[in-house]
Amino acid sequence: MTQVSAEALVELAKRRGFFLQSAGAYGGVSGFYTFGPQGAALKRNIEDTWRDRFAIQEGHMEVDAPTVLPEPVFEASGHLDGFDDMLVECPECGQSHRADHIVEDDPDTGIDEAESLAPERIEEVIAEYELVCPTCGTGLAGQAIEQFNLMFETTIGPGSSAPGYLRPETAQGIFIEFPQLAEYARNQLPFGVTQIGRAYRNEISPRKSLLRVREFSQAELELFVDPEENEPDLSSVADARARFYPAAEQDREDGKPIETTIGAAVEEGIVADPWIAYYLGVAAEWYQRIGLDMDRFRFRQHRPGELAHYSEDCWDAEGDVSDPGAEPDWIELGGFAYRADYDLSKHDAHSEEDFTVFKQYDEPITVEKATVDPDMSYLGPEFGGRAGDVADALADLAEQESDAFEGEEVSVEVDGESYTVPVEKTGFAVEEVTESGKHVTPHVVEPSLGIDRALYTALDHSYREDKVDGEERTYLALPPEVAPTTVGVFPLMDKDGLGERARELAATLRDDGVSVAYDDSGAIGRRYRRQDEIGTPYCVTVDYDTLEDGTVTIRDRDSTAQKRVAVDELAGTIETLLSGEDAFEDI
RNA sequence: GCGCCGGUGGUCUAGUGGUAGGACAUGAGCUUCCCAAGCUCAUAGCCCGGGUUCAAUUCCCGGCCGGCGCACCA
Repeated sequence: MTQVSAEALVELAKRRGFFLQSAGAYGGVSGFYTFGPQGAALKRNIEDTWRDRFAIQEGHMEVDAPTVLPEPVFEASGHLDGFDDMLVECPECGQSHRADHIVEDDPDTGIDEAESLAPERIEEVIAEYELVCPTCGTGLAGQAIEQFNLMFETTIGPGSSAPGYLRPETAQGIFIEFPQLAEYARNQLPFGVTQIGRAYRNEISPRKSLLRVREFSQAELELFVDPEENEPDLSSVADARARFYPAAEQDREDGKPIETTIGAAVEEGIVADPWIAYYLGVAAEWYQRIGLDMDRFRFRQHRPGELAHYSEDCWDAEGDVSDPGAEPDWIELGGFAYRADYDLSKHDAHSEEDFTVFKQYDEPITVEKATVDPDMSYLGPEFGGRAGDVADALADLAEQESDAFEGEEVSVEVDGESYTVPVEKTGFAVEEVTESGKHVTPHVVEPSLGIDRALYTALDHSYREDKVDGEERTYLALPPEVAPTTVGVFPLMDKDGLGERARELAATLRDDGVSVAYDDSGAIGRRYRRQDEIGTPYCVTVDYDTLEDGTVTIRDRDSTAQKRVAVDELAGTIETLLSGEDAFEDI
């Protein structure tokens, strides 16, 4: 198995049109990449296979939300606070540190949630407790806190009254439309919503070409489940094999990944949540399908410290993209999180919509329910403008603590003020009501995959070097399904009518929906090599025999072997090769 | 954002205080009956700005971009 250095891969990517740094004519811009012709085609094919597997095969809905959303969305999602890094620079050694972490790490401050504090407050705390630089011990009092928000900010419409942000993940676009999406799903759980789209993070320091960028594509599935009832059918992925690297193994000195099947991983408790396990299985098969080497792939469980506070269990898909001879370099390709009701509850609380679904009971049930029907002709004159709020408070109190209505009077608090109302004026009553169901906030299972990183890793893992007749050759062993071009069509020479015949053939194949590269330049070997280097799996050559008997040669990229096939059968042959029905040796 | 190193055609690279040479690739032509062959010709480059200088791609400063390390990666 050939390994390729990042340098060589990036060089090939630029030279052959997979990806290049954007805006080179203007000095380049860090963290932005343009996909060239091959890269755009490869990316589209990868996205198509993702769509096929995660949306179509699962029967889920695909949506397409805006990349710009208004500020309140990110207040609710927590990105506005969570993305605001407060950095403080040491005047002595020049090291930057997270100011909120320094505050949290000092037990004397008694603060363990500094992230939500204002920067001015952090500066005060640093001065007050004489906090020092963790690196060199110099006092940090008086140093300015620099704020850095990882979200790109913009304004919506003229003026600055409506701030908006480029989404840092595609998921929020799905969550905020949940009420309507649930309607489209006829309020039946479970249902899944997918989205493939761009997301933006204003990274401090983009690195490693495509692997850490400021604009990238994500493919996300949000599966909304009823936590009490829904369970996945694991049978379809039970045999999928992968390497699992549980948190416990990572903490051990000699810990290592465990290679097993999804079915066994669930049985042995390696993966606790069956939904997560299901999508690990689906994803493992998908990564293999787009060309990843499963020997350089693993699922790694988040260690307790890495877990987001809402997540009970989270696994990452990781790929090794190390240089030849180097230690493995694992990069995160995707995350699989059980997000519980975190997102929907947040939006339910912050917005005016209902982010629940109504779940009907098998049988209606009868419950005792305390209600109020306040006498507003009393409350109005008595409390003036607060009467409405008092009535609401009474209703809440009745629901939560009906005992409070047992005396002559009942008191409620509104904005810190206490209001006392005679019980007889509250219309308090306990009645039997029939409930046919209840509102539940669905839980979210979220497989979230980075398309750019998947593409990069697929290129990295499919890079090959070998020798053909003593000549060195570079090729990409991309799966035919995702290769940017499926077939190269060449005339052996562009004369004696071979060119016309080949062009006809190219047009026919294109008409059949095959992605074709036509090439009649220079020597035939050069044309083969060109296609090899962009991963074109098959090349078809029109030669003198074609004019005689209507057959062409078809050449296999990986083996460079050739076979003769009748022109009439070519489209069908290619189709069976693409579907995997036949191997090249079998045609 | 900090530190170190770097930036010459599409790619790889030589070189220089007097504006650049090669290889590969690309295009045209010749040749060629299946794997980067050969010949001829052609296209194409000193990251940007400022300074020093008669003159800067070269020296100095700043910026941009890249690599590595640190920090960051919700």
